[in-house]
Amino acid sequence: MVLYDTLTRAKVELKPGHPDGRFRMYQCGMTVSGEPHIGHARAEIVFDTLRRWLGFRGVSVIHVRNVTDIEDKIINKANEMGLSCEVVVAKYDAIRKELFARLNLLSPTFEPYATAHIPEILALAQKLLDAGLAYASGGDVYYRVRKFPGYGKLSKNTLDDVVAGTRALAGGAAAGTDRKEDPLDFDLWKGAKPGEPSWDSPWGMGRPGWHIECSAMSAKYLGDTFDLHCGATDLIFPHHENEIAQSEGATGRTFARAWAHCGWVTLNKEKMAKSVGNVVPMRDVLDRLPTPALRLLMGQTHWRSPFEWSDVAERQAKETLESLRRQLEVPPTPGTGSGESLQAEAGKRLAAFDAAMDDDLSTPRALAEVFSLATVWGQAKPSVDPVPLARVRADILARLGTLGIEPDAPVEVLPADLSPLLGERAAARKAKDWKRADEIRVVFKARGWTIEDTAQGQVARKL
RNA sequence: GGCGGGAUAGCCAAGAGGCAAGGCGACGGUCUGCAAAACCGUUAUACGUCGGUUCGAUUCCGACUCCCGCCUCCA
Repeated sequence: MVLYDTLTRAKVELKPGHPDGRFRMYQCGMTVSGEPHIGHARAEIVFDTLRRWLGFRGVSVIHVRNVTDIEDKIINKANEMGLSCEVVVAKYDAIRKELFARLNLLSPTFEPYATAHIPEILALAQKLLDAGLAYASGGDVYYRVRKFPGYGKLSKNTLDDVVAGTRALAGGAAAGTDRKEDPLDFDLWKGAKPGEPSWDSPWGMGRPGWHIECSAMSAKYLGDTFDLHCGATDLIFPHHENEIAQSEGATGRTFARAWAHCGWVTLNKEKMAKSVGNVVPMRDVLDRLPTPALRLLMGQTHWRSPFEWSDVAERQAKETLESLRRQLEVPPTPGTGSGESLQAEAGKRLAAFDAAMDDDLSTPRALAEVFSLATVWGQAKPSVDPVPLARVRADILARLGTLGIEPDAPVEVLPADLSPLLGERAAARKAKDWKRADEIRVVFKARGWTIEDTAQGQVARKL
């Protein structure tokens, strides 16, 4: 398949570069300092879908997604809550795990934590010091950005652009540069202030800078060079730019062969971010929207486009899922048709689905094929033999599965006090007492249930 | 200031130099006691504005307008 690469600004062929044939991807995960929001969900869903699609295409994937468990935000949060960093991390990491599971995400092959890799981080910092690319200063260790010739190649900024940008911003990165040789330099290791979590190092007690964990851990689990580095577009600069400087500076080799950056979620066109105060918590969405509907909704926007979140979109996704689910319901009375034309028609659309996914993970186009596949299947289902019908249905479901969408509805149990009314209504209908039958339907409606009269009798459904 | 993204129907959202996907909604039909679901049909002479290239552009080029983002923590 082909995927848009930020580094070359072009679609590139995605294939394993390692001789063992396994595709190596590293995804920047979360800092566990707060409740995840729907923006985090989007990034997770995008890269989970990519991974599933590669798997569907027969590619074995080594997927590494880190967890940042030491960082300024965590320290701030701990101070704010009057708790230790350990407790804060444990709390929000548990929440993250719970919600990620509800997103129907595949577990990464490795999920490394920064604090469990201090030796690797220290070794990398030392290597950069030895190479003259870093320097120690007052208990901190900084990266000497001007010594790395490729700096800016990912974000397409020149060093002077960055400096100009920094100056253009009031305050900005110019603050707290007294220990740096150059305001551009970033920290590999930060000396600890009293009371902060810290680890021993050749430069005194301290903790890792934000960027270095990714360089250290990706190298450990994937090697110096790997196939794809993923994250949201706000990580391009400075995070990923700094990772390149660290890793390529240390090894002299290509770091990631390709870079995938997904678009973010917006609310009223503005980026969803805690600082803007416009976050939609992941938990709230998961509580009111079935996971397949959420993933369907996300899939209907291309992974690199901004995703505009809205209540309306949520509602529509719910309807779309429900409709899809019902279209794909197995018919109660089997037909006898050979299903040849169904299979021929479905084959074309399945191929179109695959082609769309192969072309820069174009899930909106792929889903459009799923919808027409569902229609074609729905047309055939009254007349076609169950065997070809089931075969095509399985093909459709397998494709949906690559988007993490399992459309089968959870079984909802009818409240005990309502079920006798169902019997009463059946009797009323038999007696053609339509008034009573409709009354019961009203009672159900008030409780959030509908009654549908089908060829097989009454079916109660949760609204 | 540097870099980047966006503007397509009532709403959401694809797309590509040559009949403008799909979803939701709406409307009509088949079915139904009535509904629902399913199925059938209708629903953008038109893709921010102005120019240019072209036989032909919404799709390429230029200018412009508006919105948004990164450059400071961010998925």
